[in-house]
Amino acid sequence: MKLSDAEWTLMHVLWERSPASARDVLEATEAETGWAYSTVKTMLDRLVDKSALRARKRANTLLYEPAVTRDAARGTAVRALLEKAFDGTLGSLVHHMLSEERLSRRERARLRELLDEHDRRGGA
Amino acid sequence: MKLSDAEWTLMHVLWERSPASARDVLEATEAETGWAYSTVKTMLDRLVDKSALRARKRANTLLYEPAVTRDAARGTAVRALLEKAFDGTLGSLVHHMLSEERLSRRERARLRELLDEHDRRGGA
DNA sequence: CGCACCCTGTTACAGATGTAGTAGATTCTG
DNA sequence: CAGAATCTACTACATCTGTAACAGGGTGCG
Repeated sequence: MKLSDAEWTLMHVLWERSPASARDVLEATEAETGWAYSTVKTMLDRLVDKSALRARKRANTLLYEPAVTRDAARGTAVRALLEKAFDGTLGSLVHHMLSEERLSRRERARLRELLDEHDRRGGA
Repeated sequence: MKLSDAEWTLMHVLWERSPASARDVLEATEAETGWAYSTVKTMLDRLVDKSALRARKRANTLLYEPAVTRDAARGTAVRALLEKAFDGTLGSLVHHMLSEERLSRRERARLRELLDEHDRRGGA
């Protein structure tokens, strides 16, 4: 379930509002990408081949909708990044973010809040 | 400075010990990948084209060494992930990790330590 | 009903990636 | 020195990705 850069753009549209036709998706991405209708159509069909989307025919038009959740796709992407660029552990990514990505004090505070929340609602 | 999956494998070798010849790199990756010598050579040369590596000729052999640091490459990869799969902010990635990636209580504690440490050594 | 329009499905093509063979230059070794 | 072992440089080829044109079928408006 590896998605390419352009494919992520389309998936985000479908995660926001689905089912949607190729034209719907085109309209949602046109300003940002300038893609031709056929470009969008090709990519949508490739996503169906990959089973990232499902398509249903409604009259003569295909309506697309996600076959995977955004969180699942994100999880796959994060784990792929960990494998190729880090040592496979989330810890090393977190460490990198803290030492290299310059989280602001505000972001650190927010992170702590999230941690506290997760501690409260259990979880091993 | 976008690196492909296979390229990351080679870069990790060079970050560990450089300069190194194509054969050195082959030997370091052979067990894990089963690549042919010429495969490694091709990829190393492509990395030089991309300016991810530099090569110096020593006698009749090219010795390769990183032209970018591991942290810089990781930073590029993390930011690319944020752009394509998240909303561009580190916060949303952190949020994802906390809610989806099942950090253990132990990992959460470790993260808090890192946060405290970063608060202490300044940083906005 | 006919025409304009939209949709699908097919085909195309260049660049990146994964993977590797081969020719010719160079160097070690006996 | 001659042969073996190495190296580099070039070439090759399938697949994936980004991008799109085009042909032919369905459909709604006048």
